[in-house]
Amino acid sequence: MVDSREIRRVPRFAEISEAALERLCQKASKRNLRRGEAVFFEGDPCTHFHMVLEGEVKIFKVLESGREIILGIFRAGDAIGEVAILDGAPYPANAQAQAPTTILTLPTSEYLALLENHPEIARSIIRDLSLRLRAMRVRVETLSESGMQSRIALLLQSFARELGSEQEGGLLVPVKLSRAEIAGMVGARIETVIRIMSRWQKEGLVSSHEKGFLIENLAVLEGLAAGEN
Amino acid sequence: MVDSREIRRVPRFAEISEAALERLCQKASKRNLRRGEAVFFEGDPCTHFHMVLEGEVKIFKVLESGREIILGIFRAGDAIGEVAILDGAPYPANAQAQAPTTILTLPTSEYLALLENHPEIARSIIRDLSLRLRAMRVRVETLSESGMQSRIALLLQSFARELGSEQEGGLLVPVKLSRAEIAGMVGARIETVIRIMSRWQKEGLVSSHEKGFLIENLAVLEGLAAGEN
DNA sequence: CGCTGTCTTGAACGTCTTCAACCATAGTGG
DNA sequence: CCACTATGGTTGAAGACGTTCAAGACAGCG
Repeated sequence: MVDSREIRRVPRFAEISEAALERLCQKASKRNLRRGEAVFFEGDPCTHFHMVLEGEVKIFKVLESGREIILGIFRAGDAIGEVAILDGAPYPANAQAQAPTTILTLPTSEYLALLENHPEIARSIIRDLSLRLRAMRVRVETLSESGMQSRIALLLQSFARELGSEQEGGLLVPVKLSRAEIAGMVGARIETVIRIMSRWQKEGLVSSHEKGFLIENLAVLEGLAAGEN
Repeated sequence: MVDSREIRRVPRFAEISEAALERLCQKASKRNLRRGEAVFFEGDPCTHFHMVLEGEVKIFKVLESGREIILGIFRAGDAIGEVAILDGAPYPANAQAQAPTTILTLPTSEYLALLENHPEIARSIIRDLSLRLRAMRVRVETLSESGMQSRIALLLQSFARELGSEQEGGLLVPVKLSRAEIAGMVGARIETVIRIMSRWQKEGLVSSHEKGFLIENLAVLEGLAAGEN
């Protein structure tokens, strides 16, 4: 049982009928996770629809080679594991809370029924999938760059564009990422990320803070992103 | 003016009403392209919906660094540039025929109207987007692998899974790819791809033919894909 | 025939990885 | 309170690997 106003705030369900909303409130539930707790694991059958209400969820995968890659980080308003529901496959990756997180869950059957009866939800799904596809394209571009400097610069740039806010001293990006996580996103080893980023720090390009990054010299960073050495 | 049977064969339009089909036939047209001809360019406003009826279309991008990356190769039944229509943005990449190709085109307005009036088309779009998202995820996994051997092996594997057919002597993959194109897909230089693949050829692992590849020793290739050196 | 595009090979170089060690901090249990 | 453990960050040195540049082979095609 979930409060109806809370559900209305989710873009996906903003426009459904009162009756459907009522039913949703009864069928849905909330789940609170501590940092590090798993939402689901790769290979699990997907029995529920999940949507992040608050916090951060990391979707990642451990390749056969042992390398851990991060496929994405999802925040409030993002659905996770949705594709798996749509095509009935098991989850292709793991999901884990990165911070204290609350998640809305809904049985798969309810989700599919809702989708069946409310064509307008399909539009919302299409919009989301389009956005994710774009994000993945950017990711592929990042990973295709040969120099690690470029890759990391491109990654920071994409976060900056999405979530950055002007601040005295530079562009503040409120994304808490460990060096290991950055490594997982750009396809590098931790040490490489550390070396590059501490050089940047020394050069006054980017500095790391408790809750994110401060890009102090965007112009130079963009130069690095474009492949200038 | 396009033949209605031809349109019915497109999964996207398989279930629309007779009336809508009739209108579609009038509004749609076909375009024949020779190898190398462009379908559209990055940055173009997207005025038409495009679907590949026959042939192969390469979607690629030239990064600021000068590196050319291939985002995907699309075949009969695949829509291209669809996301750009849905979110009204200009094309994010270039599209070029890789072989003699015929494409079905439909004005954007017609496409959107059709989508508006036929909710079932949305399901088809969602299915396609899901598939593409999965393909992109595989791509990201490939690019995240550190060794070039693994990356190329993973690429071949994914093509093999999708299009491979058992043959005497191994698994035949009917995909014509130049070394440069493989390089563009795995984020490597041409020379690296050549060196690795000619080694494989010598070792009797994979051989290149006129119209594709023959994987002669799948087991070993899979080992390489998993990071064994 | 000469041209263009794709493929190929070699050698030098630079970068990233690898392995190993170390520091700081925070949380845990005796 | 301290030893113990875990986690995240850091640094150095050695070597592997991919890139880069340069050159040439080969085929198809005007």
